[in-house]
Amino acid sequence: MLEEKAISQAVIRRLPRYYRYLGELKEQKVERISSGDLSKKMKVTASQIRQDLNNFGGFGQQGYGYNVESLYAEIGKILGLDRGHNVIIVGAGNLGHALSNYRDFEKRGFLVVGIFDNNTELEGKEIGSMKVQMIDKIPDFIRANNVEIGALTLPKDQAQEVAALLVANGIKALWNFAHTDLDVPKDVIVENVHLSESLMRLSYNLSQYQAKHKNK
Amino acid sequence: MLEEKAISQAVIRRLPRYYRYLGELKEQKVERISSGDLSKKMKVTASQIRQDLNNFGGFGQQGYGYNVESLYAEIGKILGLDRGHNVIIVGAGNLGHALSNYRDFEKRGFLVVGIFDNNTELEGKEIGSMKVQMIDKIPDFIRANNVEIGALTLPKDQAQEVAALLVANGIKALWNFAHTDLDVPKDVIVENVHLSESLMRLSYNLSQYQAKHKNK
DNA sequence: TAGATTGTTAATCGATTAACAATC
DNA sequence: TAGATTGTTAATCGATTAACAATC
Repeated sequence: MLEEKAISQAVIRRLPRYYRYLGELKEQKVERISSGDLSKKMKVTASQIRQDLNNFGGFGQQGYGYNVESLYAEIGKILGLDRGHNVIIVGAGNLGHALSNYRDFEKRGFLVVGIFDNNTELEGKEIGSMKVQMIDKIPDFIRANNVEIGALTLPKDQAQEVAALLVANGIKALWNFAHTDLDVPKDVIVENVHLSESLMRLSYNLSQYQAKHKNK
Repeated sequence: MLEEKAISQAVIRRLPRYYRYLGELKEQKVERISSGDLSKKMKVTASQIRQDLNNFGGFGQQGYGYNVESLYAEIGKILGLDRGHNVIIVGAGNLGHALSNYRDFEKRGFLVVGIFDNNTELEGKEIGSMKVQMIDKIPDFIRANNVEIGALTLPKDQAQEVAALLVANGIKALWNFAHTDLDVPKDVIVENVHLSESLMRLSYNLSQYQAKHKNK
């Protein structure tokens, strides 16, 4: 078997953004685009676009550029969006509720099939077309519904325990919204969304801006 | 005036995580910590920790390490968490609803003072202690309430227009949850939270993992 | 004092950009 | 064919890590 060289996370971070822009171009019926034109739209260098894409194959054609529709499809395949993924949400608070209703995710093949909590008061509560179930139902549910991804939208002191439960039952990817770093086996994928860290970066940049303008 | 050299965004991205770990140590009544011990906890190099912190000042002491409480306070100051920030949320859907109830933000000094939408059906609807207001009330509201930050939790086709409105009324920082890149003057801070891009990165890494294990 | 650990310089590594031959 | 634009190598830039003198 050929050993494929790993793609750097810097490249992977940019891929969804390419996908988004190509999707927009496709909607606008644009047939082809050069790395130069795309670079102007996206405010990155044309060189970076070509380098990034060539990690995965030569999708372009000299003198022509890239075919929008086929490049869009190719990146979708690379991102694993060409097939479905079943997701469960653990934590039926406001954020879990918001995620379970996010229609955009379905468009990309992510289907929320269950929502869980350990608060017995929420048991049976309807959220969209689902009912909140208790956490002890998770193991059977995962097996019965071919669940691949678990989204953790619960307080940080419960996150590690639930993560361990999900991993023990075969979940291979965690989308973690809890304000903590999960300790899981290294073959388990963890994608963190730490909203409070995002807000602190905003705060830092705002403070810098204000400090600079005070001195002027 | 001394020209301070800009700190790289790579460093700023890590600061909130240091802040989180130091907060935990502080809660555990840990008095001091060396870069070596912190590096083991956080799974980064001790060298990186010392380099990062020294961008802002010499907070440590040779032979001793760093005082947890004072370093925590210093990083808080750097991040601008030592004072309040008033926030409005534009978009009263599920996500706006979730953010407006996020108690963690208040702890850091971010106070949600208003929530807006352009759907007249939502006008006056109670969300926490607030009532949803129409978007045309925003200009007066910003001035009356000293609002610094706007969170955009609305569909992508409305985001640019609302961003322009906020900027025209003096908002200097946008926390953008819409799936689009905002075009604003360069002195306006934009912090993006693109959830669908996060999910795609998860999907990519999961696909890679599955492809690798299929071949074995 | 001796030991520990910082702050900081130097070395390494990796990512981005520039350049251009290949080629459609 | 001539012009455009890629794919890819080489050069540059910046970020991370290593090393160690300074010092508490």
